[in-house]
Amino acid sequence: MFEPSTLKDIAKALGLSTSTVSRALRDTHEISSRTKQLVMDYAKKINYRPNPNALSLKERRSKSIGVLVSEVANHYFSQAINGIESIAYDKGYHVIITQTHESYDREKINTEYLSSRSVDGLLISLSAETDDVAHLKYLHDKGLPMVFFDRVAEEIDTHQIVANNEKGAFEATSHLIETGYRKIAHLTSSAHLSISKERLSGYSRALAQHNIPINEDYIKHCPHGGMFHEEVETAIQELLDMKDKPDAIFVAGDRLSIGCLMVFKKLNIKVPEDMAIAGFSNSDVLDLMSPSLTSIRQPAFEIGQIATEMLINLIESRYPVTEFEKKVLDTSLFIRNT
Amino acid sequence: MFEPSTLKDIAKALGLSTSTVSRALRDTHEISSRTKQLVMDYAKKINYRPNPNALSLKERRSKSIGVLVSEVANHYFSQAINGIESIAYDKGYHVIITQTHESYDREKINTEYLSSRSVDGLLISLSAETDDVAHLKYLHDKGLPMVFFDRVAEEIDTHQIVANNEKGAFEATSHLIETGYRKIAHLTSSAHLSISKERLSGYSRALAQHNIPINEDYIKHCPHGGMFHEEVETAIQELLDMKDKPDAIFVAGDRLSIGCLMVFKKLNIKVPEDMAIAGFSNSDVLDLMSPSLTSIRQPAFEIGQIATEMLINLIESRYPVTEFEKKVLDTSLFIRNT
DNA sequence: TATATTTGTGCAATCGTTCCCGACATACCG
DNA sequence: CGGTATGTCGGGAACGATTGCACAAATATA
Repeated sequence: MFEPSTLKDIAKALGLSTSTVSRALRDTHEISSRTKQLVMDYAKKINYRPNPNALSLKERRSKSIGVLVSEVANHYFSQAINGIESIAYDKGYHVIITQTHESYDREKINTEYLSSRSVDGLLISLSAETDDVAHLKYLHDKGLPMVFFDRVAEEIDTHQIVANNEKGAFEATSHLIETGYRKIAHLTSSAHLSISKERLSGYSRALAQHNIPINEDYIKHCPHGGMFHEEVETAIQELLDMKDKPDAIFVAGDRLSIGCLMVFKKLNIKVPEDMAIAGFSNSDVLDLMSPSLTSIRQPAFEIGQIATEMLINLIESRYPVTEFEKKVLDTSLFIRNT
Repeated sequence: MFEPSTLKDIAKALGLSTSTVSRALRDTHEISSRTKQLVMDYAKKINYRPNPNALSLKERRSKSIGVLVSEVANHYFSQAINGIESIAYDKGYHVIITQTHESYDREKINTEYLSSRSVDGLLISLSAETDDVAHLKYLHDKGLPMVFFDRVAEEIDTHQIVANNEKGAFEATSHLIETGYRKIAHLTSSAHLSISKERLSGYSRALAQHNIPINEDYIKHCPHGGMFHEEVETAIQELLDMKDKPDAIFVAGDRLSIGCLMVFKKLNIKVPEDMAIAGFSNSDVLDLMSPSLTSIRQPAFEIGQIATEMLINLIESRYPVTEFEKKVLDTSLFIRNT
């Protein structure tokens, strides 16, 4: 039905050969300016676009990069995606976004998919469930460029770009302590995730610095990153059922903050009177909460931009890159009503 | 660097021709089961994937569909995208998501991009700024299948799938009236958008049914759909500056609701004491607001699913389709704290 | 045994583009 | 006037996969 025009069409119409037309459009020096003009005018007239599939086949690259995130509804990721697109479009790359919904299986399927779509590189933030990165290591070993952001895999030797999770967690926890809370719980994502480890470490350091012993029972992991409402509800319930129950929670992510607030609302627990909250979040909507919760904001847009620049550098590098960089960006703490 | 294996590689390794290998993998009856097994085993071993560019070039289709939405951070759209992907993946199609950020220029650029990427079809929700759909009509006339959802273009004769905006708006406005409000303003997106018209119509009908005269000054349009904070702020300020200022607002969208609440928070206006709000929203986060606002929820996931089914039917139809359908799905009203 | 039929495989064209190579002109120099 | 530059252009192979056609070998039929 929909037949775009080709070089051959132009060549036939103008009585030239396809090679001449191709060269004219690429502005090669060996074509007379008269012919060039002729071809270019006609191409513009019929709105000629080179077939990207033919190009990809010939050039052996697709000028597109694949993105693996947990979900676009998460404001951290939607902002990161905006950063990714801003750079990618500039450099002539297309962006293919896939969502894992924190599922390891989906991550594998999406990885398969993207590599079969012959993307030139991958931007990856691991899913909460992912513990084994063999599927990515395989592709990396075969030479597919990839850059990790946010949730990184240490086993794979490549660029990483993350927020300073340890420091952000430290600041948020310190803030809770300085506001007067002592019994601070920590609700976080699955234990093997890099961000979970780093945030837990910042939380622990803040407690230690104030000589507050760490209560292991105060630390609750959600293996699916809060994608299942029950896991959040169970974790919160367990905290509330403790005889020495916490008076504040440091929450490690957006999805978890929302889940947490939902549970509190359901149980009619008031924030911050009954339970104070501070947490990682890039959602402007959460700021509307009254009283708003103190939040650590990550430079998501910038992280997306830098990751994309690094990836495109890898892709376009003429020789294999062996020196990799780990870039850490500072977070900012927004203190609200606490 | 990254060289995927090809049919030729398999053929060479097994001492066969590429055609035999191709046929063996496609499980044609004219290949001996012994050869088939041999080829399939080896293909699996080296993890062979057919080159999608070569396939697209040959088949003259890419098995991918393009999506045009305003932004993925909007929960309505992220849910719709989940619906789209659920169907598309099932039927072997890939989804390329592009964001317009409510900008007409970006919509044009993205449309260009998608058509040049030779997608097999388009799923479109118009941007707030878009008044002229010539760029889409051009492609539609050339035979590119497209389906509109949410914000539709009446000028283009194809399938449409939308929520019952008129009824939803009627119910929300009626609810405000029945709760006791009489001076109900309406904050909405740009005037030419289909959803704006329909929601305005429902709003008007509710007022008329309760014999409340329509005050044109109560109706505020945001030409950029609330993407610029100032347009929302100005609109709200104008409402507040009126001598007979409204006591309630019916808001036509998610982004606008958020913008609206931000302005109220800044001006220290309490909801619903100083100003009641009811509006279209698919955000679960807004539900956390205390007191929550009454919201009209659209079946976004389902809308995405149906739109995708319709599009794939168009794409795979053997003969040109001339009969088009307009599907209207009911919204649901969530009454909260008012 | 000779011919017809089935079965298994290879050749080559095709999709749209780029690019190496060679074919012409025209121009210039000795 | 013969030979070398130079400037323009066309022919054809290649990228990876599919597929109609041809053709060989194996089997069935007369």
